Amino acid sequence: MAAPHAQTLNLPPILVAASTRIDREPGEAVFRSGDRTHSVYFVQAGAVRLVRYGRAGEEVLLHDSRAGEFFAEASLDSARYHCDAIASEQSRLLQFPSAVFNQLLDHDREFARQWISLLARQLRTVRARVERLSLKSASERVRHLLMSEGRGPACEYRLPGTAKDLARLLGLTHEALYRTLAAMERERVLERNGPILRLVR
Amino acid sequence: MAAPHAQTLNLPPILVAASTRIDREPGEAVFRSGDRTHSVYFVQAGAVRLVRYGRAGEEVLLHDSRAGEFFAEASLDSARYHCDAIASEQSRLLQFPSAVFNQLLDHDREFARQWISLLARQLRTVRARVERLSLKSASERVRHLLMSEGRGPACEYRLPGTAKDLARLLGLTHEALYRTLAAMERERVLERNGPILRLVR
DNA sequence: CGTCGCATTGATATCGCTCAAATCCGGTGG
DNA sequence: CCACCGGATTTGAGCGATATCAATGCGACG
Repeated sequence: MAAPHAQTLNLPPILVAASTRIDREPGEAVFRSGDRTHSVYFVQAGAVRLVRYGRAGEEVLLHDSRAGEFFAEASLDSARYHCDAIASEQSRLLQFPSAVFNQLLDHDREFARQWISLLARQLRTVRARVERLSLKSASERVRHLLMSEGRGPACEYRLPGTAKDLARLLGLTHEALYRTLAAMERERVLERNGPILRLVR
Repeated sequence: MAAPHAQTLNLPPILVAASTRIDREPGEAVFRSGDRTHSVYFVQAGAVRLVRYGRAGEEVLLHDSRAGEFFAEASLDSARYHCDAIASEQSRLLQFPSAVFNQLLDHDREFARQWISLLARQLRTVRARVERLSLKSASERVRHLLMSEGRGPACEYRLPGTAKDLARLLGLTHEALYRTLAAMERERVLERNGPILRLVR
Protein backbone atom coordinates (compact mmCIF):
# COMPACT_ATOMS: atom_id res chain seq x y z
CA MET A 1 0.00 0.00 0.00
CA ALA A 2 1.06 3.54 -0.66
CA ALA A 3 1.19 4.70 2.94
CA PRO A 4 0.87 1.95 5.47
CA HIS A 5 -1.54 3.90 7.63
CA ALA A 6 -3.39 5.82 4.96
CA GLN A 7 -7.00 5.72 5.94
CA THR A 8 -9.08 6.64 3.00
CA LEU A 9 -12.67 7.14 3.94
CA ASN A 10 -15.26 9.11 2.09
CA LEU A 11 -16.70 11.36 4.73
CA PRO A 12 -20.47 11.70 4.45
CA PRO A 13 -21.66 15.32 4.32
CA ILE A 14 -23.47 14.92 7.61
CA LEU A 15 -20.21 14.04 9.30
CA VAL A 16 -18.30 16.85 7.69
CA ALA A 17 -21.01 19.26 8.77
CA ALA A 18 -20.79 18.03 12.34
CA SER A 19 -17.01 18.18 12.50
CA THR A 20 -14.93 20.81 14.21
CA ARG A 21 -11.49 21.88 13.20
CA ILE A 22 -9.02 22.15 16.06
CA ASP A 23 -5.37 23.13 16.23
CA ARG A 24 -2.73 22.10 18.72
CA GLU A 25 0.80 23.24 19.44
CA PRO A 26 3.48 20.64 20.18
CA GLY A 27 3.02 19.35 23.71
CA GLU A 28 -0.61 20.36 23.96
CA ALA A 29 -3.17 17.73 24.87
CA VAL A 30 -6.20 16.78 22.79
CA PHE A 31 -7.66 14.74 25.61
CA ARG A 32 -6.46 13.11 28.81
CA SER A 33 -6.81 9.64 30.21
CA GLY A 34 -10.03 9.44 32.20
CA ASP A 35 -11.86 12.15 30.27
CA ARG A 36 -15.33 11.22 29.11
CA THR A 37 -15.24 10.17 25.50
CA HIS A 38 -17.03 12.45 23.10
CA SER A 39 -15.17 12.46 19.81
CA VAL A 40 -13.22 10.61 17.19
CA TYR A 41 -10.37 12.52 15.59
CA PHE A 42 -8.68 12.74 12.24
CA VAL A 43 -5.20 14.18 11.71
CA GLN A 44 -5.11 16.57 8.78
CA ALA A 45 -1.57 17.73 9.47
CA GLY A 46 1.00 17.14 12.17
CA ALA A 47 1.09 14.22 14.59
CA VAL A 48 -0.55 13.17 17.84
CA ARG A 49 0.91 10.67 20.25
CA LEU A 50 -1.24 8.39 22.36
CA VAL A 51 0.68 7.63 25.52
CA ARG A 52 0.27 5.95 28.86
CA TYR A 53 2.60 6.00 31.81
CA GLY A 54 4.35 3.13 33.54
CA ARG A 55 4.84 2.80 37.27
CA ALA A 56 8.08 4.69 37.19
CA GLY A 57 6.39 7.45 35.21
CA GLU A 58 8.08 6.42 31.98
CA GLU A 59 6.15 7.10 28.81
CA VAL A 60 4.78 4.18 26.86
CA LEU A 61 3.87 5.05 23.30
CA LEU A 62 0.63 3.34 22.33
CA HIS A 63 0.22 4.90 18.95
CA ASP A 64 1.68 7.67 16.85
CA SER A 65 -1.07 9.12 14.69
CA ARG A 66 0.07 11.04 11.64
CA ALA A 67 -1.48 12.96 8.80
CA GLY A 68 -4.27 11.01 7.15
CA GLU A 69 -5.09 8.86 10.16
CA PHE A 70 -7.96 8.60 12.57
CA PHE A 71 -7.40 8.13 16.26
CA ALA A 72 -9.50 7.46 19.34
CA GLU A 73 -11.81 5.16 17.37
CA ALA A 74 -12.28 3.32 20.65
CA SER A 75 -14.26 6.27 21.98
CA LEU A 76 -17.19 4.87 20.02
CA ASP A 77 -17.42 1.96 22.44
CA SER A 78 -16.03 3.05 25.75
CA ALA A 79 -17.07 5.76 28.16
CA ARG A 80 -13.65 7.20 28.90
CA TYR A 81 -10.37 7.73 27.12
CA HIS A 82 -7.76 5.34 28.41
CA CYS A 83 -4.68 7.25 27.37
CA ASP A 84 -3.39 10.79 26.86
CA ALA A 85 -3.41 12.29 23.37
CA ILE A 86 -0.61 14.82 22.98
CA ALA A 87 0.32 16.68 19.84
CA SER A 88 3.99 16.06 19.08
CA GLU A 89 4.05 18.68 16.37
CA GLN A 90 1.95 21.64 15.40
CA SER A 91 -1.19 19.86 14.30
CA ARG A 92 -4.50 20.45 12.59
CA LEU A 93 -7.23 17.98 13.48
CA LEU A 94 -10.82 17.25 12.69
CA GLN A 95 -13.03 16.35 15.60
CA PHE A 96 -16.16 14.23 15.02
CA PRO A 97 -18.78 13.81 17.75
CA SER A 98 -19.07 10.12 18.63
CA ALA A 99 -22.85 10.36 18.63
CA VAL A 100 -23.00 11.46 15.01
CA PHE A 101 -20.42 8.88 14.12
CA ASN A 102 -22.42 6.11 15.74
CA GLN A 103 -25.60 7.25 14.04
CA LEU A 104 -23.90 7.06 10.71
CA LEU A 105 -22.51 3.62 11.38
CA ASP A 106 -26.04 2.48 12.04
CA HIS A 107 -27.63 4.10 9.03
CA ASP A 108 -25.05 4.59 6.31
CA ARG A 109 -24.25 1.19 4.91
CA GLU A 110 -21.35 2.33 2.78
CA PHE A 111 -19.81 4.27 5.61
CA ALA A 112 -20.08 1.28 7.92
CA ARG A 113 -18.43 -0.89 5.30
CA GLN A 114 -15.51 1.48 4.99
CA TRP A 115 -15.17 1.76 8.72
CA ILE A 116 -14.95 -2.01 8.99
CA SER A 117 -12.15 -2.02 6.43
CA LEU A 118 -10.36 0.70 8.30
CA LEU A 119 -10.56 -1.14 11.62
CA ALA A 120 -9.38 -4.34 9.98
CA ARG A 121 -6.43 -2.52 8.45
CA GLN A 122 -5.51 -1.01 11.78
CA LEU A 123 -5.78 -4.39 13.41
CA ARG A 124 -3.30 -5.79 10.92
CA THR A 125 -0.91 -2.91 11.47
CA VAL A 126 -1.00 -3.31 15.23
CA ARG A 127 -0.57 -7.07 14.95
CA ALA A 128 2.51 -6.44 12.84
CA ARG A 129 3.81 -4.23 15.61
CA VAL A 130 3.22 -6.98 18.13
CA GLU A 131 5.19 -9.32 15.94
CA ARG A 132 7.96 -6.75 15.74
CA LEU A 133 8.08 -6.21 19.49
CA SER A 134 8.29 -9.96 19.98
CA LEU A 135 11.60 -10.05 18.15
CA LYS A 136 14.46 -10.05 20.59
CA SER A 137 17.22 -8.17 18.83
CA ALA A 138 17.15 -4.51 17.90
CA SER A 139 18.40 -5.14 14.37
CA GLU A 140 15.66 -7.71 13.75
CA ARG A 141 13.10 -5.14 14.77
CA VAL A 142 14.52 -2.56 12.41
CA ARG A 143 14.62 -5.11 9.60
CA HIS A 144 11.06 -6.18 10.33
CA LEU A 145 9.90 -2.57 10.26
CA LEU A 146 11.48 -1.98 6.87
CA MET A 147 10.17 -5.24 5.46
CA SER A 148 6.60 -4.69 6.62
CA GLU A 149 6.28 -0.95 6.20
CA GLY A 150 8.95 -0.11 3.65
CA ARG A 151 8.20 0.56 0.01
CA GLY A 152 9.61 -0.99 -3.09
CA PRO A 153 12.24 -3.73 -3.46
CA ALA A 154 14.68 -1.91 -1.16
CA CYS A 155 11.99 -1.56 1.52
CA GLU A 156 12.53 2.16 1.58
CA TYR A 157 11.21 3.72 4.74
CA ARG A 158 10.95 7.33 5.67
CA LEU A 159 11.21 8.19 9.37
CA PRO A 160 7.82 9.61 10.29
CA GLY A 161 9.22 11.85 13.00
CA THR A 162 12.54 11.89 14.82
CA ALA A 163 14.74 8.87 15.37
CA LYS A 164 13.83 9.12 19.01
CA ASP A 165 10.17 8.65 18.13
CA LEU A 166 11.07 5.64 16.06
CA ALA A 167 12.98 4.17 18.99
CA ARG A 168 9.89 4.37 21.17
CA LEU A 169 7.82 2.80 18.42
CA LEU A 170 10.28 -0.09 18.33
CA GLY A 171 10.37 -0.48 22.10
CA LEU A 172 14.03 0.54 22.29
CA THR A 173 15.93 3.40 23.88
CA HIS A 174 17.10 5.98 21.41
CA GLU A 175 20.72 5.11 22.18
CA ALA A 176 20.14 1.48 21.29
CA LEU A 177 18.51 2.49 18.02
CA TYR A 178 21.34 4.83 17.02
CA ARG A 179 23.89 2.13 17.71
CA THR A 180 21.87 -0.48 15.87
CA LEU A 181 21.44 1.72 12.80
CA ALA A 182 25.16 2.54 12.85
CA ALA A 183 26.06 -1.15 13.13
CA MET A 184 23.72 -2.10 10.30
CA GLU A 185 25.24 0.56 8.08
CA ARG A 186 28.70 -0.69 8.95
CA GLU A 187 27.65 -4.22 8.02
CA ARG A 188 26.16 -2.86 4.82
CA VAL A 189 22.67 -4.23 5.33
CA LEU A 190 21.19 -0.78 5.59
CA GLU A 191 21.66 2.60 3.95
CA ARG A 192 20.64 5.84 5.46
CA ASN A 193 20.11 9.22 3.85
CA GLY A 194 18.81 11.56 6.50
CA PRO A 195 15.28 10.37 7.23
CA ILE A 196 15.33 7.67 4.54
CA LEU A 197 16.23 4.10 5.46
CA ARG A 198 16.83 1.44 2.84
CA LEU A 199 17.72 -2.25 3.00
CA VAL A 200 20.69 -3.44 0.98
CA ARG A 201 20.68 -6.78 -0.86
CA MET B 1 -15.82 -7.87 31.04
CA ALA B 2 -16.43 -11.47 31.89
CA ALA B 3 -13.84 -12.97 29.61
CA PRO B 4 -11.39 -10.50 28.11
CA HIS B 5 -11.71 -11.92 24.65
CA ALA B 6 -15.32 -13.04 24.75
CA GLN B 7 -16.77 -12.17 21.40
CA THR B 8 -20.48 -12.22 21.63
CA LEU B 9 -22.07 -11.98 18.25
CA ASN B 10 -25.53 -13.08 17.29
CA LEU B 11 -24.94 -15.22 14.27
CA PRO B 12 -27.54 -14.64 11.57
CA PRO B 13 -29.22 -17.86 10.38
CA ILE B 14 -27.76 -17.43 6.91
CA LEU B 15 -24.27 -17.51 8.39
CA VAL B 16 -24.98 -20.50 10.57
CA ALA B 17 -26.40 -22.31 7.56
CA ALA B 18 -23.28 -21.59 5.54
CA SER B 19 -20.87 -22.62 8.29
CA THR B 20 -18.94 -25.85 8.47
CA ARG B 21 -17.83 -27.57 11.61
CA ILE B 22 -14.23 -28.71 11.60
CA ASP B 23 -12.08 -30.51 14.15
CA ARG B 24 -8.34 -30.41 14.63
CA GLU B 25 -5.91 -32.42 16.70
CA PRO B 26 -3.09 -30.60 18.53
CA GLY B 27 -0.41 -29.63 16.04
CA GLU B 28 -2.70 -29.81 13.02
CA ALA B 29 -2.96 -26.76 10.77
CA VAL B 30 -6.17 -24.92 9.96
CA PHE B 31 -4.44 -22.93 7.24
CA ARG B 32 -0.93 -21.99 6.24
CA SER B 33 0.73 -18.72 5.44
CA GLY B 34 0.28 -17.99 1.74
CA ASP B 35 -2.93 -19.99 1.32
CA ARG B 36 -5.71 -18.15 -0.46
CA THR B 37 -8.14 -16.75 2.08
CA HIS B 38 -11.59 -18.28 2.03
CA SER B 39 -12.91 -18.35 5.58
CA VAL B 40 -13.24 -16.70 8.93
CA TYR B 41 -13.16 -19.04 11.92
CA PHE B 42 -14.69 -19.27 15.34
CA VAL B 43 -13.29 -21.39 18.16
CA GLN B 44 -16.00 -23.41 19.86
CA ALA B 45 -13.58 -25.42 21.97
CA GLY B 46 -9.83 -25.75 22.20
CA ALA B 47 -7.26 -23.23 21.03
CA VAL B 48 -5.57 -22.18 17.81
CA ARG B 49 -2.27 -20.37 17.61
CA LEU B 50 -1.48 -17.91 14.86
CA VAL B 51 2.27 -17.98 14.33
CA ARG B 52 4.92 -16.62 12.04
CA TYR B 53 8.57 -17.50 11.87
CA GLY B 54 11.62 -15.30 12.34
CA ARG B 55 14.78 -15.51 10.29
CA ALA B 56 16.29 -18.09 12.59
CA GLY B 57 13.12 -20.15 12.33
CA GLU B 58 11.98 -19.19 15.81
CA GLU B 59 8.25 -19.05 16.36
CA VAL B 60 6.61 -15.70 16.91
CA LEU B 61 3.18 -15.98 18.45
CA LEU B 62 0.84 -13.46 16.83
CA HIS B 63 -2.30 -14.52 18.55
CA ASP B 64 -3.64 -17.28 20.71
CA SER B 65 -7.32 -17.80 19.88
CA ARG B 66 -9.36 -19.56 22.51
CA ALA B 67 -12.91 -20.75 22.99
CA GLY B 68 -15.41 -18.03 22.15
CA GLU B 69 -13.15 -16.10 19.81
CA PHE B 70 -13.03 -15.47 16.10
CA PHE B 71 -9.81 -15.57 14.20
CA ALA B 72 -8.61 -14.76 10.68
CA GLU B 73 -10.97 -11.80 10.44
CA ALA B 74 -8.37 -10.28 8.14
CA SER B 75 -9.26 -12.84 5.50
CA LEU B 76 -12.21 -10.58 4.69
CA ASP B 77 -9.86 -7.99 3.25
CA SER B 78 -6.75 -9.73 2.04
CA ALA B 79 -6.22 -12.37 -0.58
CA ARG B 80 -3.89 -14.64 1.38
CA TYR B 81 -3.35 -15.71 4.94
CA HIS B 82 -0.23 -14.14 6.33
CA CYS B 83 0.45 -16.57 9.15
CA ASP B 84 0.03 -20.23 10.09
CA ALA B 85 -2.97 -21.28 12.15
CA ILE B 86 -2.13 -24.33 14.24
CA ALA B 87 -4.35 -26.01 16.78
CA SER B 88 -2.54 -26.18 20.11
CA GLU B 89 -5.16 -28.44 21.63
CA GLN B 90 -7.86 -30.69 20.36
CA SER B 91 -10.21 -28.11 18.90
CA ARG B 92 -13.66 -27.72 17.45
CA LEU B 93 -14.09 -24.81 15.08
CA LEU B 94 -16.73 -23.17 12.96
CA GLN B 95 -15.70 -22.12 9.49
CA PHE B 96 -17.54 -19.28 7.72
CA PRO B 97 -17.01 -18.56 4.03
CA SER B 98 -15.65 -15.04 3.64
CA ALA B 99 -18.01 -14.38 0.75
CA VAL B 100 -21.10 -15.02 2.86
CA PHE B 101 -19.58 -13.02 5.66
CA ASN B 102 -18.94 -10.05 3.39
CA GLN B 103 -22.43 -10.22 1.96
CA LEU B 104 -23.87 -10.07 5.42
CA LEU B 105 -21.69 -7.15 6.41
CA ASP B 106 -23.10 -5.29 3.43
CA HIS B 107 -26.72 -6.15 4.00
CA ASP B 108 -27.33 -6.92 7.64
CA ARG B 109 -27.09 -3.65 9.51
CA GLU B 110 -27.19 -5.19 12.95
CA PHE B 111 -24.56 -7.75 12.10
CA ALA B 112 -22.28 -5.05 10.71
CA ARG B 113 -22.73 -3.03 13.88
CA GLN B 114 -21.74 -5.98 16.04
CA TRP B 115 -18.78 -6.75 13.86
CA ILE B 116 -17.56 -3.18 14.24
CA SER B 117 -17.75 -3.53 18.01
CA LEU B 118 -15.89 -6.78 17.86
CA LEU B 119 -13.08 -5.33 15.74
CA ALA B 120 -12.83 -2.32 18.03
CA ARG B 121 -12.60 -4.58 21.06
CA GLN B 122 -9.88 -6.64 19.42
CA LEU B 123 -8.03 -3.48 18.53
CA ARG B 124 -8.04 -2.41 22.15
CA THR B 125 -6.85 -5.82 23.28
CA VAL B 126 -3.98 -5.86 20.82
CA ARG B 127 -3.02 -2.31 21.70
CA ALA B 128 -2.86 -3.39 25.32
CA ARG B 129 -0.51 -6.14 24.28
CA VAL B 130 1.68 -3.64 22.46
CA GLU B 131 1.80 -1.59 25.61
CA ARG B 132 2.76 -4.69 27.56
CA LEU B 133 5.52 -5.68 25.15
CA SER B 134 6.91 -2.16 25.37
CA LEU B 135 7.61 -2.63 29.06
CA LYS B 136 11.21 -3.60 29.58
CA SER B 137 11.13 -5.82 32.65
CA ALA B 138 9.51 -9.22 32.85
CA SER B 139 7.79 -8.47 36.16
CA GLU B 140 6.25 -5.28 34.75
CA ARG B 141 4.83 -7.31 31.89
CA VAL B 142 3.31 -9.83 34.25
CA ARG B 143 1.88 -7.06 36.40
CA HIS B 144 0.48 -5.30 33.35
CA LEU B 145 -1.14 -8.52 32.16
CA LEU B 146 -2.87 -9.04 35.48
CA MET B 147 -3.93 -5.42 35.73
CA SER B 148 -5.40 -5.26 32.25
CA GLU B 149 -6.80 -8.76 31.88
CA GLY B 150 -7.28 -9.87 35.47
CA ARG B 151 -10.65 -9.91 37.18
CA GLY B 152 -11.73 -8.37 40.42
CA PRO B 153 -9.77 -6.31 42.94
CA ALA B 154 -6.95 -8.85 43.10
CA CYS B 155 -6.68 -8.92 39.31
CA GLU B 156 -7.19 -12.63 39.30
CA TYR B 157 -6.00 -14.22 36.10
CA ARG B 158 -6.32 -17.77 34.93
CA LEU B 159 -3.58 -19.11 32.66
CA PRO B 160 -5.28 -19.83 29.36
CA GLY B 161 -2.91 -22.65 28.48
CA THR B 162 0.46 -23.67 29.86
CA ALA B 163 2.93 -21.31 31.46
CA LYS B 164 5.09 -21.80 28.39
CA ASP B 165 2.30 -20.43 26.22
CA LEU B 166 2.00 -17.44 28.50
CA ALA B 167 5.72 -16.79 28.19
CA ARG B 168 5.39 -16.58 24.40
CA LEU B 169 2.43 -14.24 24.77
CA LEU B 170 4.56 -11.98 26.96
CA GLY B 171 7.54 -12.09 24.63
CA LEU B 172 9.69 -13.96 27.14
CA THR B 173 11.38 -17.33 27.29
CA HIS B 174 9.66 -19.80 29.54
CA GLU B 175 12.67 -19.84 31.86
CA ALA B 176 12.48 -16.09 32.35
CA LEU B 177 8.78 -16.31 33.12
CA TYR B 178 9.20 -19.11 35.68
CA ARG B 179 11.92 -17.17 37.44
CA THR B 180 9.93 -13.97 37.37
CA LEU B 181 6.83 -15.63 38.80
CA ALA B 182 8.94 -17.26 41.51
CA ALA B 183 10.59 -13.94 42.37
CA MET B 184 7.26 -12.13 42.52
CA GLU B 185 5.89 -14.78 44.85
CA ARG B 186 8.97 -14.46 47.04
CA GLU B 187 8.47 -10.71 47.19
CA ARG B 188 4.81 -11.29 48.01
CA VAL B 189 3.40 -9.23 45.16
CA LEU B 190 1.83 -12.28 43.55
CA GLU B 191 0.10 -15.43 44.62
CA ARG B 192 -0.18 -18.54 42.58
CA ASN B 193 -2.54 -21.47 42.87
CA GLY B 194 -1.92 -23.78 39.98
CA PRO B 195 -3.22 -21.90 36.94
CA ILE B 196 -4.57 -18.95 38.96
CA LEU B 197 -2.47 -15.84 39.40
CA ARG B 198 -3.44 -13.08 41.80
CA LEU B 199 -1.88 -9.74 42.73
CA VAL B 200 -1.28 -9.04 46.41
CA ARG B 201 -1.88 -5.63 47.95
C1' DC C 1 24.74 34.17 22.20
C1' DG C 2 22.41 31.12 25.33
C1' DT C 3 19.28 27.49 25.69
C1' DC C 4 16.90 23.43 24.48
C1' DG C 5 16.26 19.15 22.39
C1' DC C 6 18.03 15.76 19.07
C1' DA C 7 21.94 13.04 17.63
C1' DT C 8 25.90 10.43 18.68
C1' DT C 9 29.31 7.83 21.17
C1' DG C 10 31.53 5.85 25.50
C1' DA C 11 31.49 3.11 29.91
C1' DT C 12 29.20 0.18 32.91
C1' DA C 13 25.46 -2.60 34.98
C1' DT C 14 21.77 -5.55 34.57
C1' DC C 15 18.34 -8.44 32.98
C1' DG C 16 16.90 -11.91 30.16
C1' DC C 17 18.65 -15.35 26.76
C1' DT C 18 21.07 -19.62 26.09
C1' DC C 19 22.57 -24.04 27.28
C1' DA C 20 22.17 -27.60 30.64
C1' DA C 21 20.26 -30.70 33.90
C1' DA C 22 17.01 -32.51 37.28
C1' DT C 23 12.18 -33.28 38.54
C1' DC C 24 7.38 -33.85 37.94
C1' DC C 25 3.32 -35.54 35.76
C1' DG C 26 0.04 -37.71 32.67
C1' DG C 27 -0.42 -41.04 29.43
C1' DT C 28 0.75 -45.55 27.31
C1' DG C 29 2.02 -50.17 26.81
C1' DG C 30 3.80 -54.38 28.69
C1' DC D 1 1.22 -52.37 38.66
C1' DC D 2 5.22 -50.64 36.84
C1' DA D 3 8.52 -48.99 33.37
C1' DC D 4 8.90 -45.73 30.15
C1' DC D 5 8.22 -41.56 27.42
C1' DG D 6 7.42 -36.79 26.18
C1' DG D 7 6.42 -32.41 27.53
C1' DA D 8 6.01 -28.99 31.16
C1' DT D 9 8.29 -27.15 35.05
C1' DT D 10 12.03 -25.63 37.71
C1' DT D 11 16.70 -24.20 38.92
C1' DG D 12 21.76 -23.26 37.84
C1' DA D 13 25.66 -20.88 35.42
C1' DG D 14 27.50 -17.72 32.19
C1' DC D 15 27.17 -14.50 28.51
C1' DG D 16 25.71 -10.91 25.76
C1' DA D 17 22.59 -7.37 24.30
C1' DT D 18 20.36 -3.55 25.74
C1' DA D 19 19.35 -0.23 29.46
C1' DT D 20 21.38 3.30 32.01
C1' DC D 21 24.26 7.09 33.02
C1' DA D 22 27.27 10.43 31.09
C1' DA D 23 29.44 13.56 27.96
C1' DT D 24 29.73 16.10 23.66
C1' DG D 25 28.38 18.13 19.29
C1' DC D 26 24.98 20.32 16.61
C1' DG D 27 21.14 22.97 14.82
C1' DA D 28 16.99 25.72 15.71
C1' DC D 29 15.11 29.40 17.82
C1' DG D 30 14.39 33.25 20.72
